[in-house]
Amino acid sequence: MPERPGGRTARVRASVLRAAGDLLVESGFARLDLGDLARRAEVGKTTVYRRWGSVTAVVTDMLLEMAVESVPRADTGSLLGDLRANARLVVRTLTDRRQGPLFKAMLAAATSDVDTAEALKRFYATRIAEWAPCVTDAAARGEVPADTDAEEVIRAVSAPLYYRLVTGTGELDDAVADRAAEAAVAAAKAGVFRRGEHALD
Amino acid sequence: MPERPGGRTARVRASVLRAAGDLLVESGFARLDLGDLARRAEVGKTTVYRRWGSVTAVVTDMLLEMAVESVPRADTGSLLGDLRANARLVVRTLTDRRQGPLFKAMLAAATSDVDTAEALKRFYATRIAEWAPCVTDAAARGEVPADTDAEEVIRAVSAPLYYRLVTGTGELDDAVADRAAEAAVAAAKAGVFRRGEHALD
DNA sequence: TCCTTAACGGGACTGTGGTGCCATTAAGGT
DNA sequence: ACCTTAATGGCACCACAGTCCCGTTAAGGA
Repeated sequence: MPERPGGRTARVRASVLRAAGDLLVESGFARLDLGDLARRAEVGKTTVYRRWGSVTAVVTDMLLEMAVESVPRADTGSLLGDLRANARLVVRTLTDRRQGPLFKAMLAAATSDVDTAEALKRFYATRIAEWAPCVTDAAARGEVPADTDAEEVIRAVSAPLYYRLVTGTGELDDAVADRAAEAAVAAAKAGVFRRGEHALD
Repeated sequence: MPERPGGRTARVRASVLRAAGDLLVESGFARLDLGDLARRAEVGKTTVYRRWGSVTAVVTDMLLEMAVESVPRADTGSLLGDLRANARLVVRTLTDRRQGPLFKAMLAAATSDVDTAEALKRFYATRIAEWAPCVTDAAARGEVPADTDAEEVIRAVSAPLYYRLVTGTGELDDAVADRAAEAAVAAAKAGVFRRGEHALD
């Protein structure tokens, strides 16, 4: 029983995912209709319902697609420089005319579907792991304690930005990005993100 | 033309909002059907559609209801103590069997409806303002710079917790809460959250 | 090149989420 | 106590998202 993911099938998938992105940006997650999606992608309605079957499944597939393409981490020579680059990248992504609504849709989809939630978790785990070396390098340079939890630091940079995105409180610009990076560095240097038990000063 | 929000109307609203909470906890935001909601609340389907008209509108009304009841801030005598209390409260809320799914539903609803987003923003703005005095008091005690942005510090405490909630990366327990509080304090003491322009060290 | 069959597409169908209509109930003022 | 009318509830109705069926297309192996 031969598999056949090539040619037409791949073309259909690409067309549907691209159209889904367009519709999510235009109308948002809640108003995304699979009938519209099929028409927009110039693909049979039956095909969309058979291969994906639900809006969340389409979003999940988009996430798997996005997880493939990796974003190279920065290497400015200082932890603050690297994290600032990371924070600005995140802000640029979340405020991007196209990617912003896309990320919001994905977060929304993940709250109501376990498969999407799992895909989202993997996506972020991957992204975080890609940037963690910034912190381990900084630890090697002696900028932060050697037993600093690198991934925890990366999460600390993104956290204030996503908090603003989902709660709507506060702006989302480069100034906020810089502050997020500075806060993460200050906390890391103070030893807040050291692994395991440690006394508080 | 007399208004009449009392008696039966209020009873219907209370019944619907309570039922909505139950259904959101049981089935989640995406599967909430207004027909089911009406039956569960023992209220006419027409009434639900006339007064609210959409799932997001019901969620928005729940948010307005929740915004009324205020949560008293802590006053332990130290900034770290206060923020730790705040962080643990947030974690307890987000991991609560009932409130957790409720908050997820509200965040999801806010991404697809501007009215809900506005209500959510007001809700958090209120909560943040209630806890801001912890920081201004600490500034008065000299724990942090006098020109520290109090609300920014409070946001910094919640941010890592909400980041975990929406991305699914990492645990959500008291240890994380404590680290969030410690990180915010460390950054605040380092002057990261001072208002206006300031040089980086 | 040919053959098998996985995958797609069109069109008819249906279950149900959402609306319109109107009689009934009960706030709230006098 | 009575009257006005805002608000509710039941029922019939409708539009359309999602399913089914079946003929058609084109991967991919021999």
